Amino acid sequence: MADRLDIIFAALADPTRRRILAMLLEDDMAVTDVAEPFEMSLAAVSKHLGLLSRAGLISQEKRGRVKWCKLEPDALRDASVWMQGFGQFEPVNLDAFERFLDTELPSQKDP
Amino acid sequence: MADRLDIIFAALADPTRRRILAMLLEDDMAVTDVAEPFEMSLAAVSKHLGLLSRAGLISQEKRGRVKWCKLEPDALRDASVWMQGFGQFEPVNLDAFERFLDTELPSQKDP
DNA sequence: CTGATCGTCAACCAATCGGTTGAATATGCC
DNA sequence: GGCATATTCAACCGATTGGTTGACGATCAG
Repeated sequence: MADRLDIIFAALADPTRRRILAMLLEDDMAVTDVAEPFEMSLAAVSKHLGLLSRAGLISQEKRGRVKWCKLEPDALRDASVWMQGFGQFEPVNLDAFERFLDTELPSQKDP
Repeated sequence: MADRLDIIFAALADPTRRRILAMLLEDDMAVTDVAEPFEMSLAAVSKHLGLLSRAGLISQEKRGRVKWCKLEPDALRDASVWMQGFGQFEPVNLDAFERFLDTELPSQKDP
């Protein structure tokens, strides 16, 4: 039986999924719109979203025929607490986070 | 080409490896001693340590015939920064971390 | 009703993972 | 030298992962 942390960290261990989370940080999105910038099938992105949902990192709500995806940042709290215990990192540094998004987001190459 | 965060989060997604990190939080250890509490072969633990080392989460230094494993908490900084950006979690909470260790460490059943 | 759009499901595939065992390589001890 | 200790390597195994494709069920528009 996989621990909750297992599932959360495994969900974060994929660049596609981290990129999806970063996208959802800006706004809720429909599945199709989430999938649009990725060079993979809709089904593949749908699987990623399912995994993120099972990890509790996002929630999905179907309205009409479109399914909206919403970031659930609280799910990261457990994992964050676990990690911070090791480093006693300085308090939240949003600038560093912005730099990370900059380096992570363009990871999808144009062909 | 796996991103650095890929490797770090993947390394954290396994309870054995998280438990190893928690053990090393207390002190540096030899490979054999790390392996002792686990119900798996030494080779398996050695593989886990290799993975943690490749992720930069630990360093290994051979002195004589014993290889010492040392926690490298700085490697968690990148991942922690990434995560904190999502939740704006409150500053480091060591008490919560201690509770986590309590719930995680006894996850290995006695036979 | 018809047709297009939204999303998932099912089956498949290659690659990776977590584990095993047995042999191999250092190194230390006497 | 010779044996024990510490650790890794190599080959193997079953399960999981990340992706594909094609069919399918809902829902909306005309």
